[in-house]
Amino acid sequence: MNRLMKPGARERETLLNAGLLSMLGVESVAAMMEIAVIGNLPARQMLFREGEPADMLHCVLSGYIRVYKLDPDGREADVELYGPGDVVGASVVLEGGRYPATAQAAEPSLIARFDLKRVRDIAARRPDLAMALATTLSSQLGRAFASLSDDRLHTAPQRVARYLLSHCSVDGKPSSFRLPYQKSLLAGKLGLAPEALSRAFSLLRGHGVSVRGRLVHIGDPEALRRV
Amino acid sequence: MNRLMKPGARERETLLNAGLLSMLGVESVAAMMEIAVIGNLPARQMLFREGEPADMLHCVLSGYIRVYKLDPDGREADVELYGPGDVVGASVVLEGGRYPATAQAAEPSLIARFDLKRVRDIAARRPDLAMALATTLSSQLGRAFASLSDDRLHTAPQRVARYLLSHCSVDGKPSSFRLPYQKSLLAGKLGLAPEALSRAFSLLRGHGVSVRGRLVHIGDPEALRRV
DNA sequence: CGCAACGTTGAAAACGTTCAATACAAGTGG
DNA sequence: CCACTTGTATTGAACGTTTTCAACGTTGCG
Repeated sequence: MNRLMKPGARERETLLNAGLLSMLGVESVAAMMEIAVIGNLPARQMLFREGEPADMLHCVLSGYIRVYKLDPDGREADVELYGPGDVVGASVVLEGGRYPATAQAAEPSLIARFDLKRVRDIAARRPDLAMALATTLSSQLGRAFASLSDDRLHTAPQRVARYLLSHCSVDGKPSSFRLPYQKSLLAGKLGLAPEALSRAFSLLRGHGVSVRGRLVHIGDPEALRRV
Repeated sequence: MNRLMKPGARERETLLNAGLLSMLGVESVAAMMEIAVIGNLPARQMLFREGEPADMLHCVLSGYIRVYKLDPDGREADVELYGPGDVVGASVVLEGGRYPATAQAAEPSLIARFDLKRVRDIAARRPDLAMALATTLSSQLGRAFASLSDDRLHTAPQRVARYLLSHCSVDGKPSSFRLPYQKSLLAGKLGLAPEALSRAFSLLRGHGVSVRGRLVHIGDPEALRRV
C-alpha cells in the first residue's frame, strides 16, 4: 500500500454512491466513514492473498481489482473483476476466516479499506449494515452463478457477444462504446485465454462487430444476439 | 409441494444443527422456528424458477437440491448442489429481487421454508440473523469461486480426483466411501456431461481408484493427488 | 528510435461434447 | 421368480472447440 489516509471530500462522495454505503442509514454511514482508510494502489499491487487470515474489507473507488485463484503450478484463473463502487466480495469474510482467493489491482486504483473486526462490531449493533453486506453478497453470488453457467453453456464467441450486448444500450440500435479495461483482463473475466478472445472478435467481425483498440462498434445487436 | 406442516421435534433438531440456525442466539432461533414451514418434496419438484420474484428462503433438511440455469434453447447448467444443513444460497435475495436460478429437488427431500419478508423483519431487529445470512453467503461465494477456478484450471479427470480426495479421510491411507448421490448429479456438479464423468472414472482406474455403483475405493491418495 | 507490453495469427494437439448403441440396475406386475 | 420397463451408466467414433506454443504485428512510452 502506497499511501494511507482518511477519506477526503472526494472520496467520501464516491463511497456514498458506492453499492454498500448507499444502502445504509446516515448513522451507519457515519460509523463506516469513521473507520474507512483510503489507499492508493499501483498496478499489480496485491490487496490480499488466498489463505491469509481475512482482516480487511475492501471497496473499490476507482480502477479495477482482479480476484483470482492460483494453481499449485502457478497458473491463474480469474474469478471476479471489481470496478468503481463494488465491494470486493472475497474480502467479506466474517468470524476469523481466510480469504478464499487472491486480489490484485489490475491498474492503478483507489480503494477504501475497513477493519473487518470493527465492521463486525458495527454490524452487530446496526442491522442495516449486516443486511447491506448480505444483499451485496447475494447479488455477487448471483453473478458468480451467471459466470459459471455462462462458461458451461456458451462458446467463446457467444460469451463475448453476450458481454458486448450487456455493455451497450438496451434497444436494437447500433451503438459504440469503449472497453473499460484491457483485452487481456476481459479475457480473464470471461474465462478465456487472450488468444481465444482475439479469435472471438475476428469471428464476430462477420456479425456486424468492429473492434479497433478498445473501441467497439456494434452494427446489429439483433444479429449478435443470434450468434 | 406435497405436504406443508409446522416443524415437529425431529425437524427442529435437524434445523438447529443446520448451518444457518446454529449461528443464532436462542431468541432468534425461536423467531425463525416460529415462521418455519416444513415441506416434503418428491424428486424433480421445483422450489422456484429463475426470474420469479423471490419470496421464500429454503433450507435443506434431507435430500439434495440442485440449482441450475437454463439456456434459451433448453440446455441446463448446474451451478450448485445443496445437501442436508445447507441454506439454498440462490434463495437469499433481499429487497424484492428475483431468483437468479432455478432450484429443483434432485431426490425426495425435506426442506424448511421461511417467508423472506418475515426473515427480513426479524433480521432488521436481530443483527445475529443478518450476520448469519452474510456468513452463509460469504462461504457460498467462496465455494462458487472454487468451482469457477476448478473448471478453468483442471481437466475432467483432475476435477474428479479432487472431488474424491475432498470426500475421503485426510491422511494418506487408502479408504472407501459411498457417493452421496447419483453419478449424473455429480457430473452436473462438476460441470461435466455424464459421459465425461464415466471416462474420467475409467482413467482414474489406472491410478488406484475402483468404482462399483456408488462405492468408491481409493487405493493411493498420493497418486490421485498427482493426477 | 527502440524497447517492452499487448495483441493477433497460425498450426498442432488435447480435451470435451454429441449422438447412438449397448449394458446394467432397480422396481413393477404378472 | 421371472419378464418387462424405466432410469441410469458405459463405450465408441466423429466432431467441434479451446489450449498451447511460437512467431509476427502493433502500440505506446521512454
